[in-house]
Amino acid sequence: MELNNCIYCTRKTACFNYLTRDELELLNRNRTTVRYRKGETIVKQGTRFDQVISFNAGLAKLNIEVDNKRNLLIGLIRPSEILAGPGMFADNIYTFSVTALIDSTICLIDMETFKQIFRSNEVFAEKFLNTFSQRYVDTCQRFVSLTQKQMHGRVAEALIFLSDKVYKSDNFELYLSRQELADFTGMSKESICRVLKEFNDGNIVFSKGRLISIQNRRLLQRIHEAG
Amino acid sequence: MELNNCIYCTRKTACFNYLTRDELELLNRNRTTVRYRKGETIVKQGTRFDQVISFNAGLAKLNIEVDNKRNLLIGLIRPSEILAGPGMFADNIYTFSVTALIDSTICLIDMETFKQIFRSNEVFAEKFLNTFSQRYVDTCQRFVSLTQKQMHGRVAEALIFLSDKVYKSDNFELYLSRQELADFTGMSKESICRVLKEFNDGNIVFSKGRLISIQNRRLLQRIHEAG
DNA sequence: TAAATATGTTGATATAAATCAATATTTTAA
DNA sequence: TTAAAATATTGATTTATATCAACATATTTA
Repeated sequence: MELNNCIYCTRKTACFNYLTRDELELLNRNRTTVRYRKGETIVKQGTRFDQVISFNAGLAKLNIEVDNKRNLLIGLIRPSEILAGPGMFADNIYTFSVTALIDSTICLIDMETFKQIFRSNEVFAEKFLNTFSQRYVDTCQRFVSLTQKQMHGRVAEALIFLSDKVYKSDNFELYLSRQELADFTGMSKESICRVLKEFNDGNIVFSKGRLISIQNRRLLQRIHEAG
Repeated sequence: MELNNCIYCTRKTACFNYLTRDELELLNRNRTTVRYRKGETIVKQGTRFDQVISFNAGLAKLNIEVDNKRNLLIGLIRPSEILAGPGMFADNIYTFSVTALIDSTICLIDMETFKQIFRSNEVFAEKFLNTFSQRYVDTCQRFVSLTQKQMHGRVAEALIFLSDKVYKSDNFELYLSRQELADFTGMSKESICRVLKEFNDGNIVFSKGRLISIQNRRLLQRIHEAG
């Protein structure tokens, strides 16, 4: 029910709360809901985007495919977030692919409708730009981290990020494989294993398979800051 | 003369060409021109920005200071470019410092005036967002490069970027020190020297001090693509 | 102009992290 | 339920790149 109409939907991205009823109706008429299975590709890097994605349920990764071997996981997208690709206002080409990490549901909003509302509703535009801008800031932060810190600091940062921003708990089931965690931290999967083992041995973070439990957050934070 | 009034200024950023005469006059009343000497700090990382910077003459670097040792040069800013910081629409805090590499002149535009024009002139807003968005795309490109490629590929990419986008020539005098080139490519200054020497020995790029001359662009391009 | 300071170069050495290889575990398919 | 495939772990080895050190060349400053 709640997913069937934008007006009543409780999962819509925050900026949509600033729309008028008419605008919400316009939005509702020009969107479709799509479900994806775990592992499915939602967006393929290099394609044009003529639709804006509003994420309803599940979890997906944003990753840049470099070549057959290399991959950079630049971020994750969670429910109630809107997908604001870097090239949104430039070339309109996706710089990354989006892949469902678990079964996910999204709404596809027609680009023309989105831009129409963006132009007419100043507050909405501002709130949307806010999200867009914040994602840019986050990207820069990760850029610094991956280029300036070494493995332990990067893994610590990734775990804190996942705990705070994605799973909102100190104990969580990771939906990323070791390879994906490697792509996220810019290292090899073997190195990820080794660092996790060290964190385990030092009673900093317990991990068993994909179950993660942060034991000593203060120390983890220190490792993150020291780099 | 041309610098004294936005209406007649030929150095203003492209998006300002879409303003009405009234808007240009408003802009002109709410801006100041400032000159910086080589090495001077134009913006300090961590400060709020209540003014938008339009770059008139010279060259400056955008760099993130990580700690006393480490620095990441995330980009350069050239005449007729506007400084669109990542946090522009978010926290309004500069994520990087801006430092003049040579004597430079900028215009500081009052933020309220800028936002007023941004809200009222749709075409201007679109053109500005275009620039902002493009910078985000470029940042992502550099992110991939610095995390996924190794030294030779990164140096090749940097030289091609500088040649194509900054100096617009195959022969140019670099305004960056070896240390700055290192900050730009995410490596040590010694490694920069070594790679440049190899490019020299291989007749790919001649370099003598800060004079750079690209000899074999095709090969340089291949090194850049191979990573 | 000389002295002082900063910047650049090159070789030797150290180190972080990748790759390779072998084995273990978990998940999926038959 | 077992076989097959994918994923994870751990140790040994290699490699890319940083650091250290010594010296060379510029650029400021006195």
